[in-house]
Amino acid sequence: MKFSESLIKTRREKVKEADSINADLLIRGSYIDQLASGVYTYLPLGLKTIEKISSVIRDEINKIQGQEILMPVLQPKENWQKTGRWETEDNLYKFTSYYSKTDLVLGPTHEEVVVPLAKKFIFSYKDLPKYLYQIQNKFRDEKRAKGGLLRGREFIMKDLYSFHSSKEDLDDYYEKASNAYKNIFNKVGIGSKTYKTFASGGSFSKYSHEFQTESDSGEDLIYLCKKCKVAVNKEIINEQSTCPECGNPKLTEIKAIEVGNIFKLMSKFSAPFGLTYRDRLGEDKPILMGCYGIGLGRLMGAIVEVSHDKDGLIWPIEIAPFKVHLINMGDNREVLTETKRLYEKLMKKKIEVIWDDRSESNGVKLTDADLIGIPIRLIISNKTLESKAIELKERARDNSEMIQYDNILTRIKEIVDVK
RNA sequence: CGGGGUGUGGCGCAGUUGGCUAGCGCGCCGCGUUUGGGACGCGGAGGUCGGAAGUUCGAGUCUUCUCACCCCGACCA
Repeated sequence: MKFSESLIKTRREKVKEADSINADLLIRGSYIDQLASGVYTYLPLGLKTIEKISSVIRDEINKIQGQEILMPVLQPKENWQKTGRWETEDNLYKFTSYYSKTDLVLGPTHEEVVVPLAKKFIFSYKDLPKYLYQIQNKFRDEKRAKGGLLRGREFIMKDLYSFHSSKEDLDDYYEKASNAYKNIFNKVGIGSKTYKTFASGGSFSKYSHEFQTESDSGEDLIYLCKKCKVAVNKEIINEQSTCPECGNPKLTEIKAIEVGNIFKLMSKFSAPFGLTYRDRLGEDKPILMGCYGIGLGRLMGAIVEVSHDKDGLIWPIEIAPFKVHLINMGDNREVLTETKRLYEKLMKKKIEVIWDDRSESNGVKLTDADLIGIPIRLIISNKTLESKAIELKERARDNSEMIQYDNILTRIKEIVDVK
C-alpha cells in the first residue's frame, strides 16, 4: 500500500472528544472515526487491525471445534419475551417495523437466536456437543458510552455458544475455552497483563470468569494474586476474599478492562425454548449451555491502552495492520529507485508493507510512522545508499540497525517469526 | 437516568460591557526553494457562528426552547 493512495490523514493535535488514550491515538492515526457517541467507523488501518484480531480469534476457536455462523442482527420480540428479557433488559434497542408493526430488537447478544436455531438441528445425544460462534456487530443502548473503543453502543463481538449433554462435558469444554482465550490474549500481545478473573456467576453457577487486562483506563476493579496471576472481581470480593487458586489472602487491587467473558449458562436459555435432547434410554433431557464472548473493538482498544508510548501506537506484530513501514527520505532519483525496488521486493514476498511515498518532510514521515505504530520501520536515504544498506528500526525498540540489501528479508522474517 | 460543561471553515482555538467586511494556528490549493525528527517564501480557497424562536436600530455575543458531543455518578461485552 502506498501512503499517498491510502485513506490516512494523521492529526497533529489531540482529539477534542477523545476521553482515552485509545480513542485519541486511534483517531489521530486514522484507524477509526467517531460518528456518534460510542459509534465508530473502522477506517482501512483500523479494519485491517480488526481483521488480524479476528483471525487470531478464529484460529483459536476453530481449534476447539467452534463452527462459525452468522446470525441476524434483527431479532423478533417474541423470542425476547420468551426469555423474559424483553422486559428486564434496559439497554435493548427496540423498534417497530413501519409496515408490519412488528416489534424488533437489534441484537445485543444471541441466545434468543442461537437456541431456537439449535432446536432445529440438535435432537439426540448423538448431535452433541455442538459449538457455534459468530463475529458480528452488537448493539447495546448504553447509558453512557466511554473510553473510545472500550464501551460503545455498537461494537464487534465474537460470541460462542456451546451445547452439552452433561455438566461434565460443559465443565470440560469451559476449561478448553478458557485456554483458548489465554492463547488469544497471548497472541495479541496482552497476555502478560491479562488475568483470568473470578466474577459473579448469576443464579446457575457459582462463578463465571472474566479476562481482565490491567490498565488505568479500565472500568473494573479486580483483586490480583501476584503468585497465581489470577484475580477476583470486586463484585464478589466479599464472598471470595482470598486467591481462589492458592488461598493467598494478600490480593492487590488494580483497575482492569474486561476483554473477555466465559459463562456457564446451564439451562437458563435452553429451558424457556424447550431445547432438549433424547438420551440413550429414550428420555428427553435439558441441553446445558455455555457462552463465551470477546469484544474485538474493546480488545483493540485495550491493546492500545497497554501498548503505546508518548509518540503513538506500538502494535504487536501479530495484529499490526502492516508489518513494515517503508520510508524514502528525500526524493532524489537514486533514493526513489531503491525504495521502489525494496517495496516491490517486499510485496512480492507477501510482506505487508506501507510505503510512505508522500513528498512530506522527513520529520513528518518519522512522526507519522511513530504514531501509526507499524512494528518494523525501514528507511532509505542518501545516507543508507552510501553504505548500501537499509535502516531498520523496530517501533518497540530505541535503537536501529543497518541491514545489507541481501539480508533484509531474512532479518524481517526473524523479527516476524520470533514474536 | 441525575448533576455539570462545550458547540465559531476539515482539525484545534480566540472573539472585550451586543456595533461596522467574524479572526488565529494547523491542514488544503498554486508557484518556487527545501528534506535524518512535525521546513520556508509568495499567492489563494474555505465559515454566517449546532438548530429554532425571540429581544434589539443592530446578535457569534442577551433570553427561551431544542439537538449533539464531552465529563462526574449509578448500570453494563
